[in-house]
Amino acid sequence: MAKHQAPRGMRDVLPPESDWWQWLVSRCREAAHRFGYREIRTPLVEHTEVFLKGVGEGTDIVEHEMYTFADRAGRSLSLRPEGTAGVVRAYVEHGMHTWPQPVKLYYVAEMFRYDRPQAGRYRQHTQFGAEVLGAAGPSADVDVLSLAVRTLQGLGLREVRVHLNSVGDARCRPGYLQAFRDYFQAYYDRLDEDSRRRLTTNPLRILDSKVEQTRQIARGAPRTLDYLCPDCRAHFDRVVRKLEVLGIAVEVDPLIVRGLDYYTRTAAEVHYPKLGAQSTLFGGGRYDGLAEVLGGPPTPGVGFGMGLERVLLVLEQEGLLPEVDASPRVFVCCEGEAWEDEALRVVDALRGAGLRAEGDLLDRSLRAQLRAASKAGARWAVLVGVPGTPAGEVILRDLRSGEQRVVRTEAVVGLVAREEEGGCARTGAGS
RNA sequence: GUGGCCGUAGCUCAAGUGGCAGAGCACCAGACUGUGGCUCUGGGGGUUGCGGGUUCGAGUCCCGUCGGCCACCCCA
Repeated sequence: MAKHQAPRGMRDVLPPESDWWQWLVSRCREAAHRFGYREIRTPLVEHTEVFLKGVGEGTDIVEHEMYTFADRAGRSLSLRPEGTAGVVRAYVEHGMHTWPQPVKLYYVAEMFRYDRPQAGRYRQHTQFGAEVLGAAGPSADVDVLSLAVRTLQGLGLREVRVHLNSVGDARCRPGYLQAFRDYFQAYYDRLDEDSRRRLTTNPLRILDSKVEQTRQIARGAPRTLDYLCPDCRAHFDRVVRKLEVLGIAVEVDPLIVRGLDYYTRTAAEVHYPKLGAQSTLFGGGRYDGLAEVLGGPPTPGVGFGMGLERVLLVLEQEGLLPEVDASPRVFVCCEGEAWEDEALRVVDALRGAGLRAEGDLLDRSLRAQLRAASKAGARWAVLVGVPGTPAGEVILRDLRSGEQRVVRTEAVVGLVAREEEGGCARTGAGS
């Protein structure tokens, strides 16, 4: 076994998986641009304070899951466990409230959480996320959520169902929480240990419990939707209706809550059940109080974060990963040292003409070079310096048919280029 | 952080109740076609994740540790 391994919960991405990543990320970017979102790139680390305030001190993420360390000057920094806090910090820091509103931003970024790893849950993972800042109305919720949904659909995922709930706002949430606590307090002896703990730390998450007895109790629990103030109620109804206008399947789900403190009103998730316990593809919602918490002007915001490792797992399960052809089109073989420079010039000229071309780097025999060319999937081989070939000429061999002809060295690039163009036109390459 | 299952070559996996670490694929070289694919021959590769213990003898049994997986927890 290797002496050194990647840190726990972190992984190497090798070809061809790296090809799939490039493809996936570009699809996300294209979708975001289509929706009018522009990229924001924030630091991988923030002052720990940003997450303490922005994510919430009582949350599991900041209590147990952050990679926190002191830099050489003694400042406490943390690897970002999620994307929104940093984006909102940047919004405030750069006075983006003076930009034309709303500000629509997206990111594709690595997140770090010190969790116990399993399939679909990594200590380093990648999120595609988007935020709308400065728009309080339901249209903004629908804009970001539809970006997430249409991105997934664009990847070929059919049944995307948005689970939707509202957790209220500063006006109605306290009253709800009171009723919620009162309800579970009455069943205290029958609650499991985790749920008792949550009653004080993160009450709403009791709704997510997997313990059967607790689930039964939870079925009778007060629901946020019944406690919404009129404004929150109207907001929620309009989000649902607009998603339906778009033909996006919505399931009102009172059990969707967010573990993060800054969420208000809309809470949304999309799951892919086949992934098992780590089935959330994206989660998102509204966070109207966050900018103020981070010292900025009151600014409404709504966004989502999508786990790309999980999306890739789903695409793999569904057979939706693209075929990526990384093979060279032309392989230049060289017989003998005397011709190495000539072969090098031919490879370079082919590349200059925009063709994917390779040459031998291992001083192999002609046979071995041809073998390598064939194995690499090259369509053409150019043979330089084969005995019997007239000076100034090379052999152009079609590796598919086995046909070959002797051509002038200066002409070979043009010949291959023409063949490739014709081939592309015939097969209608690209999709 | 809790509980459970697992760890043998680069990959997929063999090696009855403890008894000489193997195969296929992959990789490299050679043979046969002037020069690839097909076929054949050979080769390189392992401290059985790591450390300790039991035993005449451990891939196999025990303990610890690291890593992966499943569930909890949490969440993307």
